[in-house]
Amino acid sequence: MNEQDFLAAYDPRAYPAVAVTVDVVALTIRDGAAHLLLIRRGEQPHAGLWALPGGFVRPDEDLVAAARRELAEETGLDGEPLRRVHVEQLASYGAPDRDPRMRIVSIAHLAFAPDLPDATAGTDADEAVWVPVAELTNRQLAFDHGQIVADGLERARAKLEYTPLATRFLAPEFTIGELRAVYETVWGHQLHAGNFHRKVLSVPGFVESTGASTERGGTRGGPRARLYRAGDARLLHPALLRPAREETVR
Amino acid sequence: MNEQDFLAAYDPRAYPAVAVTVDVVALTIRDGAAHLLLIRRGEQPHAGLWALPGGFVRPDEDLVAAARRELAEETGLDGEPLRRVHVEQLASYGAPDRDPRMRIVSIAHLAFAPDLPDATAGTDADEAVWVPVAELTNRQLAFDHGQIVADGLERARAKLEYTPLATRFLAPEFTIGELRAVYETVWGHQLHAGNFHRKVLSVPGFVESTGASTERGGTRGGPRARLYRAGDARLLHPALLRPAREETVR
DNA sequence: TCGGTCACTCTCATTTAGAGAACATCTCGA
DNA sequence: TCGAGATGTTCTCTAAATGAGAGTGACCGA
Repeated sequence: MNEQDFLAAYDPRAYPAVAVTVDVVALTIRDGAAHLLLIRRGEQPHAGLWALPGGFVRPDEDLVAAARRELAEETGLDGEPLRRVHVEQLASYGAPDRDPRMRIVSIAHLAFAPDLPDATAGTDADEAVWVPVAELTNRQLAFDHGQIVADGLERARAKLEYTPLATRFLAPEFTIGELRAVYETVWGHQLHAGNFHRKVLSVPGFVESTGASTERGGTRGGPRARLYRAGDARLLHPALLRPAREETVR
Repeated sequence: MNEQDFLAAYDPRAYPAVAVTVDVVALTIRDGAAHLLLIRRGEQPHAGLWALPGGFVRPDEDLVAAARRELAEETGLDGEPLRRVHVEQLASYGAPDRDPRMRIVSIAHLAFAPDLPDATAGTDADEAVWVPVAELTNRQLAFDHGQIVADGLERARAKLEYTPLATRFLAPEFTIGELRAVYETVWGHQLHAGNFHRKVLSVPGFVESTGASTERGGTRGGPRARLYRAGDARLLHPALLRPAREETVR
């Protein structure tokens, strides 16, 4: 322990300043494809690259509150629609050189939002755009945001297995088919409609019936579907497991 | 946005300083009971209370590296034994009032260690003690460390379901019975020995046989058991699921 | 030497998941 | 208006995984 470390043990101000930010991996599903909220950076470093929405945590603000505030500022969301967005902490990123300006530790958050109307111009939501996740492959993101997004997507896939959070991508009332589409989009492969139906209805507290049905059948035909809303379960038991993915296991 | 916020958007130093620390929830299993590494605080605030080992992140140090360093300092571990300890990020805690002195954001980490000899006196590992987790109920920990420990224990229980990390609580070679004891301790209930045995051997990459057996039977009788070491799987598939816990689901 | 413990294997019943199909209802275009 | 095709929902059959119980034999300590 050198002298600086020794002093710092008593007074962290003996170290160079550290800044704490939040970044948000906000996901939604639009036109059957996963979309991610991104901002085009206007300034150095990484000017012109896409980056996650985020910013400094304010002195009187909890971490999740900061993430919600950033999300609200960038999307123009507020009130009930904002309340319907699920936000949770994802992980923290603090490699010493992740930002060339200074030591910045970012507390990344993960958000699941229903398909929202685009932020109206004139609000703070200047540059935020919902970008299809599929377009991100090989596209460079600012800082370590590529890694953060990858971690967020993997977390999202896992969360759908054992939580009912898939419903957060949908309107308050939804059909089993719409719910299945969420799973297929996030997991990236087709599911057996009949088995999915059976499973969803068999997991206690996942969905509850509204008694109503859709006004019309699907755009390409088919009968009207029954409408459900999210149930009171916070965890799915037994979980909906993804098929084995041998490659990721080892 | 007030003027301070406005300035801070460009220069975080316009805000009061924020400090970043790491705290470590280090778990081990000793005498068939889960133990947690704690330190008795010598100074205010919370002098005399038990607290998690932790400290400030140094300028050139990654977050996990800081956690490993703190763990090493407090346990006196080093080299190969330290390398066998599993350390992963748990979550970040940043409520504005969690430390009365200043705004401190703590990146909590979770560590799984094999049963280690107690830190020898004379090292830096002054005050760190392995405390049985069972003794913690109702005992007050410093700051929000009670919540951090609770989150860490829940994460540990979940991790044993879908990762082979239970092996990190054991020596490099272990018997199925010892592995089962880890699960029983962390999950807090008995498992069916025969079914557990079948399951562990059927999950690809969980354990691999050494070909050897223990020198002697168990202390209370029974045959010599075959020895295994950890396999190459990073995820267990299919997972070892805990029995349903109805109460935690809703 | 004996009772008891434990590793390991096996059987059987139950539950859960995978696959395919039946059937009714609906949309859309011919 | 009619028919093709799509979809929601339910069912059947099979395979796989799990829970529970028991048997066998090695081993310890008394």
